[in-house]
Amino acid sequence: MPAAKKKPTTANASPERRREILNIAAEVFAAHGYNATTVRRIADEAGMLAGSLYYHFDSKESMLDEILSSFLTELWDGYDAVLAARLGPRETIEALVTESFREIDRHRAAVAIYQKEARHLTAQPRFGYLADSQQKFERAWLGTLERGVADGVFRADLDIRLTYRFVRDTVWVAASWYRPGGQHSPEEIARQYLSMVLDGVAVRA
Amino acid sequence: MPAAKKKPTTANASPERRREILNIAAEVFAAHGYNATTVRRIADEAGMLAGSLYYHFDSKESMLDEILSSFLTELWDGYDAVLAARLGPRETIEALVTESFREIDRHRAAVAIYQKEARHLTAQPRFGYLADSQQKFERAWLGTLERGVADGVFRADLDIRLTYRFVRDTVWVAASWYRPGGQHSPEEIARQYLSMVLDGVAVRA
Amino acid sequence: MPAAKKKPTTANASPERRREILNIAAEVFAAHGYNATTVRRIADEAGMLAGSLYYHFDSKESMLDEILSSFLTELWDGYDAVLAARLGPRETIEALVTESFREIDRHRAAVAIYQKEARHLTAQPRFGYLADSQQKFERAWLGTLERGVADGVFRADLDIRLTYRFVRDTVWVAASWYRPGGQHSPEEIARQYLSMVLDGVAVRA
Amino acid sequence: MPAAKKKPTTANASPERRREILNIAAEVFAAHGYNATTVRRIADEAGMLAGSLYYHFDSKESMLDEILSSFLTELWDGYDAVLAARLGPRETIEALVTESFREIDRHRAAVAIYQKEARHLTAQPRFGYLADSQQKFERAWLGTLERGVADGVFRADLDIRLTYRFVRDTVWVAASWYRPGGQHSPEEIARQYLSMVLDGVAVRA
DNA sequence: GATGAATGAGGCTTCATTCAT
DNA sequence: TATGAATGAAGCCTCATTCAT
Repeated sequence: MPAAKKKPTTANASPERRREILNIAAEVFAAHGYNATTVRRIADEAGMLAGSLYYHFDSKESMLDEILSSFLTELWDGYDAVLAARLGPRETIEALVTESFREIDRHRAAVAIYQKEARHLTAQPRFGYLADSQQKFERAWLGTLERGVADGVFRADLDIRLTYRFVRDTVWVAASWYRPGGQHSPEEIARQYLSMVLDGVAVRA
Repeated sequence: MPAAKKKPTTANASPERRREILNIAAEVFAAHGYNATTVRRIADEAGMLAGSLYYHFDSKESMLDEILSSFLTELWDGYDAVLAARLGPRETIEALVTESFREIDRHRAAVAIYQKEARHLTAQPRFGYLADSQQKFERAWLGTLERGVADGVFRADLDIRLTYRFVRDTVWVAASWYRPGGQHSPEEIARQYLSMVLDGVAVRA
Repeated sequence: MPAAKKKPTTANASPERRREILNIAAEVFAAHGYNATTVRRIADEAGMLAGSLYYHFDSKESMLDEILSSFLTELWDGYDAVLAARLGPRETIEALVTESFREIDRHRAAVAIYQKEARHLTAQPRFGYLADSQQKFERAWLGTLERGVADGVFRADLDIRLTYRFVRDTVWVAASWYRPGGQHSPEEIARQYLSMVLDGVAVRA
Repeated sequence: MPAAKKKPTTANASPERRREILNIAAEVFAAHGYNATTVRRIADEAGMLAGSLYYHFDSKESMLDEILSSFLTELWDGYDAVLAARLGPRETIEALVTESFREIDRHRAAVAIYQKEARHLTAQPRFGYLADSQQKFERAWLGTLERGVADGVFRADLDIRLTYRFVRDTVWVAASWYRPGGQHSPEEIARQYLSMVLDGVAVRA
């Protein structure tokens, strides 16, 4: 039986080990940047030799790919659930922000990598899904904000795209300083952020 | 200022050409990341060969150094002027934010580089001034916020460090999407940002 | 036969499986070249993992060795029988050519490998028998040709070594395009080749 | 002046040095095979470090490419001249064979490489021109042979494709043993080969 | 007999940098 | 001021091979 000639991608290696290594890689990518991270550094931290990584993965890039795509998959699971609930605009924003901080809590490294690398990765076909996600992301947030303006719950005197960027960045940059297990839970951080974003930091006259 | 640790050769090159090249380098660093940028790419874009850059600069790192340090110098010129004015906390915040957007307008590339690379550069002695600046920065903003809370103009129910990070990040990430010459002037952007940060995006009940 | 220089493990594997694998290996070596062939490719094609080959063989090189040496053994069985018959020079040449095409028919892959790799293998002690065979080969053919010239059945006006190379190459390169089971049997091809070599392709005046 | 952004391919390095290196590379490829040849080996023989080769060439493969394509270019210059002369079939064959030996004399290494590597290179798009050349080659030779059979100057009782392969291989394998500067000039070797191919090695009855 | 996971050597390539001209 | 040619270190990746299970 000539073995069905299926390309034996490295994908069939034990999933646990893969995950372990990916977590390590994500941590190092996040700390030092993708380009500045050597494959040997990852291997060192995983307790193996650089070449051995290639038993589990096709390339350094494919590790990055898997880190980012599996993060985005989970992110959209969460977002889609929120959007499917068809809440009011304010409640949707609240739920999205909360969900975002939860994702930052669970995928801190992936989010940090995403922040730093997404822009130039988008150019490569392999990472085309980043652009897709970004577009979907924009539609979800911008749409909700527009709905809120129409409903009179969000201010109409602001440039809506500016508001979108403000809210978006405000949430995601948090990954650059957030440390899981710190004094604030993701939900608590979300609450405070929402309070600032929605009501401002100034005391009302 | 510790005197000439490198060959003085690089000093007598015409300052204009240096600036030109630095601007080009900053643009490329910002677009592709410092590590991913080759010295050859910079040279190409400057219309010379890679080796020729070394007539003007000691090293790739020294270009980065000069880009970041000259940006920070200008930034602190602006900030120090604001702080010296001893305005009230709200007015100080407003002035700092406005000044920040002006810097983003003038040094977009440098700011973007700073965002992406500061964290790991801080570890190197050569870039120690980044940490110094960051500390000074934190004192200025955090102090102003604390003063504002004490004066009753800023909300007291928020974690003050969270607020600090919120305001700080919110402003600076703008460099990632800001394009000079767009439809909003830096001052206009500052006004809208301040409006969101201070009063929130929600319509008041 | 110098006794067991390697682990005897590889000896007790079933001879049929060995043969199967060797045939596969020979096919791949012939198609892509020895160096360009990975042990994993062979294993894939044999429906096993690369490491598993080492139950059957000591090394990639030992596969090559076995392929070539068993081919040469069979070749010399045939040639020796021909030479032992002590035919006239023309009949000897005819018999050798015919025998050669039969070997090409049965060991196409091995012959192709031999063509491509013999030259540099000869340098390695392990493949010393290649040089021996080559020498023996030359003596047999060149001797027969010389005998033919002496007997007046082959032309005397040609450089005899050139003639030797001409006849030799002419036969063996056929392995590069010959496909067993094609429209011509090895004997038929031999007949036509002999006709060309002995009588030329031009119509006689 | 932003330097016209022409991709500065490595092709602009001084042509003499390139040729020198290519000749060395061809020699090594021919002796050890393309795959078995390390880039370092080539560099060693050229008196430089491996990395330095990349100032002159894009890759190891591009050296191979340039070696083969420039050989084929010259070959076709010669062949086309012969074919353009519209000689009779026998004279055309004689001229082609003579031209071939001249090419072997001048491009021995390239021819040897071609012999060994052409088959698997043809699969790669980059080397598509090998297949083109092969086809053109076949048309030229086969066509001439067919014309000769029709004109009654070549034997009609032979399988014409077999004859084609016989003549073709017979000539080109010579590259495997030919050494320029030996006792026979290319023209002399051509004369003897033609004599054997056309009239056979047997003495006429 | 075979798998899964690794080793370790070595290969190709990139790139910051140097230096004579 | 800049070029052309090179250096040398380091990076990613491949692959034959090993070995416990």
